[in-house]
Amino acid sequence: MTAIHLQLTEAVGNAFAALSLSADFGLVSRSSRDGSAPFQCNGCMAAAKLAKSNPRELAARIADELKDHPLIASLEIAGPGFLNITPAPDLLATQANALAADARTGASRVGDPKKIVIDFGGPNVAKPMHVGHLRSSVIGDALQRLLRFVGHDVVSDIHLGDWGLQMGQLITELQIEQPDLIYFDADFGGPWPDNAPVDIDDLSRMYPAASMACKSDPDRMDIARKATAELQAGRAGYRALLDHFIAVSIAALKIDFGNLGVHFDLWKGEAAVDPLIKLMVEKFKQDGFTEMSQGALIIRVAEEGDKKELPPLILISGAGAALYATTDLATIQDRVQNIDPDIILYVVDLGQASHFEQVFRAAAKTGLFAQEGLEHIKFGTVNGKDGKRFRTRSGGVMRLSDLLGQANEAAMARLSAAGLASGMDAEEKSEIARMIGLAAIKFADLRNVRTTNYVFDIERFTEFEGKTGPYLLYAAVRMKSMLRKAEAAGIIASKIIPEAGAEKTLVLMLDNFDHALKGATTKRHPHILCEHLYELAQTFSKFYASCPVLSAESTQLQASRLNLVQTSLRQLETGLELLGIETPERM
RNA sequence: GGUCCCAUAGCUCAGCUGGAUAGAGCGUCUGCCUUCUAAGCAGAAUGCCGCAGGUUCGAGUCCUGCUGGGAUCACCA
Repeated sequence: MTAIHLQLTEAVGNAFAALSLSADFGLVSRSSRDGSAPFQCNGCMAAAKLAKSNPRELAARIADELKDHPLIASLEIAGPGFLNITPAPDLLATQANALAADARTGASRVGDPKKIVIDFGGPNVAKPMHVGHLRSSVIGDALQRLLRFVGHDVVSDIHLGDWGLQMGQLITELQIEQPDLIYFDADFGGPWPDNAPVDIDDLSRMYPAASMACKSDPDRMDIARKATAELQAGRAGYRALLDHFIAVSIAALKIDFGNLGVHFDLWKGEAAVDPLIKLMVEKFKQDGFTEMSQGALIIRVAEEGDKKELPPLILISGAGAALYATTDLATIQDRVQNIDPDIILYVVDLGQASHFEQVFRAAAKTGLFAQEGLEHIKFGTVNGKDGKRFRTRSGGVMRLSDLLGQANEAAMARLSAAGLASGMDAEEKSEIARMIGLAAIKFADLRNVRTTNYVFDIERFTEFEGKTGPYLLYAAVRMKSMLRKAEAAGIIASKIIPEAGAEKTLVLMLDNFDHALKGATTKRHPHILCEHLYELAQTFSKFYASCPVLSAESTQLQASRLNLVQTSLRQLETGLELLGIETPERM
């Protein structure tokens, strides 16, 4: 099926073409004004400018072309040359029933599916998850769901941070705490113990300690650097320790991400591509892409015509270690070999824009991957209420589980205060509170344009009024409740006949789903879908308030409205699912 | 200092290829629960779209300069 605005675009485009003008001028969109016709076309002004003619005259000629068009009930010319278009009444009805009959409620699939790797989450081993990871996870998860839904072949990868200096820091921290462990015996060759010498609590305590110690003590930092280089050179005891660290971290992360409802196809990390690095670097050397500079092996990525001076990418540090950019390049190679994607998306904060610029250019220069296929899906920094960048303070670590717990509590309190979940047993109530809390957090995050900075404010996360996740859930739950009652009353949904204003508006809103999905997926901007779902819920609430369903005056009207409710619910639930938000049966 | 991003209602934010009277939510004010869940609905007030120029029939949107805030500028990730 094709959305009404696209059908109209074709019709108006043909009218332009009939006058030997580009059909592109025929673009029809939702009207920007209330009270006038629901659709408008602004192409006459642009076309007239190009043809050096009068826009109103052109508009009149277009209107003449479309005079008896079956899709168009009326067409008015306004202002300098706007076309205000009212679609034929039966078009609205036809569309309503097509949406109702479509399992995807109007959502189309892309014509050219791509294989897309999406790299997000990116938590570090031992380093606790903070709000930045939450943002990457929530946005990345929404994008993977969206891109899959419109037909792309998507592979998601958590891309664990498990290979850098932090590992050397951790290893040396453990050595200071427990110097007698067998892992530190350079002469011992294995086999290594099966059980990890540390648990997740040890790791989350040790990392900040090690990090601080290295910051204040250059000697301590040198030891950590050396350990990092040794680890990467293949020291068996260190590698065995690293494997323990990774396993312990992944076990904990799986619980965290499970609670968030975020899924990854791959749980690979930087360490996984270590075996590729040596050969890759060798090849880069042979092909003449590298050079030595100040003791480090680099790839120059600056290009002529650059406005900014882009520093070279450092492949191997002076201490002989692979760095962030090195593993990123090796990861691209790994993905090409194992997945062969068309596109790789990196959902990472915008502070790393120049890092990705370097990596993308190096990848293109060395022939690893075409630059057009590499996209940095950047998002704003997470700020505190003071507007400054949110940083984990030395003691106060922001744990994901704490955040979810707070949202959960707020949801529970709100349920009780509103008397909404009365009559439910404790188990159901807490399950509902969990869904509401998660919806609050995810929607609060996703509804912002991802590139702007984001104020982390727990109050705002758990606000349940207005443009929020819980409002959307509430709308969905009211629909579900109505459907249950209709079923009990034996009312069967049937042909939709949009009559009342609220009904027509609702149909038009439902018909806009596909447009929102296209915007959200092609721009990688989930907030466009958020906006649509909020408008849908709002439009439905107006319909709900003004159009009784179960007590409508005729069976025909009951059946028509019930069908509208069913279709609205299906679209709302589909959309929420694409955002990673679950809908309860009642609340 | 160089480069990039941001600046819209008291607060948090939308604003799609440049289009008509710049929109939501929160907060404030007024109504609406014996009727499908009031976390809702109906209505009201609220703006030198940071400042100054430019491009044009038309600029919140594009260009230049300025102010203010943020990010980043080779061996952390």
